[in-house]
Amino acid sequence: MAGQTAGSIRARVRAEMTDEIKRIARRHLATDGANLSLRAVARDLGVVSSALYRYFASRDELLTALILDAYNALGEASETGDASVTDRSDLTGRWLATANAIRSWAVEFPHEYALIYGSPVPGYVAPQDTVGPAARPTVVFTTLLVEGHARGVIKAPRGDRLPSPVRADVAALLQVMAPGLPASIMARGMVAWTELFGAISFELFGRLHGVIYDYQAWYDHQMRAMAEYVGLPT
Amino acid sequence: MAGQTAGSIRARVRAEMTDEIKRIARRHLATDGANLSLRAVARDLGVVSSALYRYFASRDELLTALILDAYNALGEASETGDASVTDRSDLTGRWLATANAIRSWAVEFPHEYALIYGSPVPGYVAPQDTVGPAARPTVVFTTLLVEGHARGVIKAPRGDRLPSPVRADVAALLQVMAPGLPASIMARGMVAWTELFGAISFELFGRLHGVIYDYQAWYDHQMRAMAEYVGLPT
DNA sequence: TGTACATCAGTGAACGCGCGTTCACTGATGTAC
DNA sequence: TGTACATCAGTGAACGCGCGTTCACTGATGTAC
Repeated sequence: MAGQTAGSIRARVRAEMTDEIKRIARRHLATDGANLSLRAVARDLGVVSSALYRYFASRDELLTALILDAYNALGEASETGDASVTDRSDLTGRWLATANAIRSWAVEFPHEYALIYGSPVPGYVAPQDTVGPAARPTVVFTTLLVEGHARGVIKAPRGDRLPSPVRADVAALLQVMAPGLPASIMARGMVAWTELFGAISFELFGRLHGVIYDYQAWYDHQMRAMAEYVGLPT
Repeated sequence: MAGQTAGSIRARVRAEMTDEIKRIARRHLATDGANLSLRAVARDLGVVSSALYRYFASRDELLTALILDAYNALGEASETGDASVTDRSDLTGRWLATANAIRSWAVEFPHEYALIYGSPVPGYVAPQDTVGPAARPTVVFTTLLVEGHARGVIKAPRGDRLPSPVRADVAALLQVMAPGLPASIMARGMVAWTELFGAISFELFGRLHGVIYDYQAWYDHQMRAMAEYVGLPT
């Protein structure tokens, strides 16, 4: 029992140290981007550079941890945003809350956003286990569409004819994520989703500099437009 | 006269050398991203690294040249795309041609696209003279909207109420780029524009990996959807 | 037209720096009897 | 409860490498008289 306690102390200290390394590394993303330096992190941590190898086997592994954390943080932000709307039948409200939560996270952590939604890091290949966390926001969104359709709030848009290769890709996706959802709704949803991340990237990557001054208002307007586009009530 | 000729020979050789340096540097974007190495470029060029300083005062200056070239190449692609439609009154066709030209360029030169539309390079500040070239594609697009409106092909969407901060930002932009164009049309245009670059970034930065297989078809579908969204005839 | 001088591209050595990773080590902390 | 041993975090030196930039230089090419 004393052993157990002692053992878990060691484990806790280790976890804290790991967190501290990641915290400092995250700070370095701002100045170095994805080519952050282990030695610089060690320096800030007040430790010799080789000490980091007790926690991460390589620079790439640390980078992967940061990427994973970023995906999960954004996933959690999306889920919390959606969950914050108490009237679960208010799907437009849930969409806006989710969209807003995503932007808020991105604005607060722009370099982590860039890490996962910006240009790929040259030479870096994401391991398989980023796939799940990366999908969390899209799961929230797809659930929204499914619920909206089930409740009859979203009607399948009329007159949307999907070209057959598009229909095939969308259908394959639906089979995995949302069987039963009409492809035309999903396709519109994907357009809205693309616009959402386009909007955030435009803002954070400086494409709107000197053009838009009230970013929040412009984003909100876009998200309302997208709500209407996917067939949510306004 | 012989002097003139000789002088222009020297100038021509110099220009060719400059182009060659940029060509090789562009190749290095693929492997090193924005933190390309002067020494590596010099090595590939078969020249000692300090020789490059006869052509570019610093690494940043070379990077700026690449960025400028990328902006201009994309600008030219947009303009050529638009100009390729002989029936100038076919605004939907011109929109689709322009959109396609932009994507084609991006797909052909993904690293240059990433350089100008991806995450900002940490520590790098774009000089003022990138502003003009950077705007070339948006000029093509805005002209499209203006012409469409003037010809009565695009009707101001009804029921679009812009929140006042959005209206203010859009109005200020219109004053510079397209006086007389209704703000509601411009706002929808900006949404479409955002979606366009969102779509390309999604594709090139790997967000659609394992989801979309026929990228061209999906993009084309999105651009048709956006044409409809801004009020172009389908 | 021929010669003296100026311009310019490219060289090679050097400066001072930073990097990721390995490895044998020390000393503290935890575990088993 | 006390002791012998195992685990583990962190050290410090080293490896072999790459980087941007400066500077005095050589030699070829162009210019002016």
